[in-house]
Amino acid sequence: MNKKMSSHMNPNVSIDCVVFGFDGSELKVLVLQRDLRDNLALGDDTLVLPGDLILDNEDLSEAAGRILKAFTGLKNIFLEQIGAFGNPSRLIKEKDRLWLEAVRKDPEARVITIGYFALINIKNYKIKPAGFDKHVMWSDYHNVSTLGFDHNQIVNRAKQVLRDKLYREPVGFELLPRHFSLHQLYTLYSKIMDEDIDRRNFRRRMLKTGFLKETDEVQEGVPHKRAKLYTFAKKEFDNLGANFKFY
Amino acid sequence: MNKKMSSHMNPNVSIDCVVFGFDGSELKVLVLQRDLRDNLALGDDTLVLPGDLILDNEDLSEAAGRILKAFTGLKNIFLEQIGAFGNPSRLIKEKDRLWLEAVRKDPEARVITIGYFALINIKNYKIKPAGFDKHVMWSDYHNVSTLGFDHNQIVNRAKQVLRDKLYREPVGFELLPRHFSLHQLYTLYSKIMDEDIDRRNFRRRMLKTGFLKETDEVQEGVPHKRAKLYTFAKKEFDNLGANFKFY
DNA sequence: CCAAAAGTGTTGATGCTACACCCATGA
DNA sequence: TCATGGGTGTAGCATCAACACTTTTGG
Repeated sequence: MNKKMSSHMNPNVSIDCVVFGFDGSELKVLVLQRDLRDNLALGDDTLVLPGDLILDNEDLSEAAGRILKAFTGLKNIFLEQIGAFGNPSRLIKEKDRLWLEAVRKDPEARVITIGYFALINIKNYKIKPAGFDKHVMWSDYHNVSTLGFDHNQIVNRAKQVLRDKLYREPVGFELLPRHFSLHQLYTLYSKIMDEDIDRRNFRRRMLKTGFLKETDEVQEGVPHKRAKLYTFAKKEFDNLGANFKFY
Repeated sequence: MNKKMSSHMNPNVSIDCVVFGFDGSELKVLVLQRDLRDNLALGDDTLVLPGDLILDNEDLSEAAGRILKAFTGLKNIFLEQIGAFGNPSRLIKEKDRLWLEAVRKDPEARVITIGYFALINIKNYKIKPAGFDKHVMWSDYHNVSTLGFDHNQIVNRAKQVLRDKLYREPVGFELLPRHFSLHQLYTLYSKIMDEDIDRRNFRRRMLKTGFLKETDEVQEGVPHKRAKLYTFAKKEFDNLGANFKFY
């Protein structure tokens, strides 16, 4: 992250990660405060996505995993590429330039960034970003803060990709705890799609897929009827080729 | 393309284009013979996708357009990014290394490539690659030749993206002449999807979209009943927001 | 007893699939 | 006259959207 460690970094290619998190009722996007991460005192309170230049010997997805590990402490989580962002003017904003000059070995370099999106459930894991915890935070999914560089554009593409995938691949379960209620699943779909879905029809369709297995657990301590908890039958799903639609 | 011209090239980022073409009955992929393109005599008959390093001041899609123009003479054609390919070992094959050493200013550099796919109709345009015409050729869509670098992987991703888009966006028309018969459209869909589609149902669905306008032309010189020709109502489509499915 | 979510079925409309025959043309 | 694709309709089936009330629990 600082000049000393940059020796094997490729000056022209970076990775930025859009991390979506769900806490059971709200969808969030992980952002961090730039200057504090690097212990600078630029008076720069700009928020950005977690990202870094790639190392010259690592694969793109490997680099994305490394970055995610560094900022969240998590590994082995869902991660997928959403494309390259290479507008030549993506780095020219004043604050962005100051930051680059302070941090990068070659601050003038043209940088193309490869976007990734990741999915985690906030409850299951505890985010422990090594040393920076106060400066890593969740931004509201439907109202993401203004970010540095072209990072809002990257977030928008990630949202688009997430929406497109939701009904064709079982990505939703990555955002939920292993055992979840149909209500949580419903809330998640509604938030991602940003539209009202009929609750009963949703429930029927989901159960009809055959990939939700009842557990013998129920919700505890809720001031209303306890919901059965389900789990996603990942193995069964993987065995059936993915000619499948989640709706 | 040669060392003299590389002064403003970024050594770490390239573009490769998968150009799909349709001649009314067959789907093709554009490939070229590597050594001849650069007038080398390496005894290298490897086929590759059209591609090049990017210039440091150009946008990614601009670079893709430049490359396409150079190899086909065409501009303003459908072009869309399919993602970044950055496996660190994507350049290590023996023949690929020899070629890089002969052509690149910095042949050892780690190169990440951004894949694009393009759609053209072979009949409407005449491909006139400046100077290299004999070495630019069409490879069969369902049986693409073995290519250098990781280009077969890029082609496979492009095919996947094309299939995914075909029913949600009106990309098919990019591959057809402005006036086309329903039979051509049908053939095209069948080839891209690689499956049998019911001819009557296909016809009905397409017409029901309301975006196919009858022209007053018919086929000429065919040994059977002449088909009406249709045209895609692009303006009408663009005016309706793209909440639309082409099936 | 109140608030909040859980759970549960039916009906009408729409859309999809499957399927076969005659027509026009050029060779 | 033959080969080739052009053009046409329907019936049964499956799927989807729309819709409201009772139950359980904690506070």
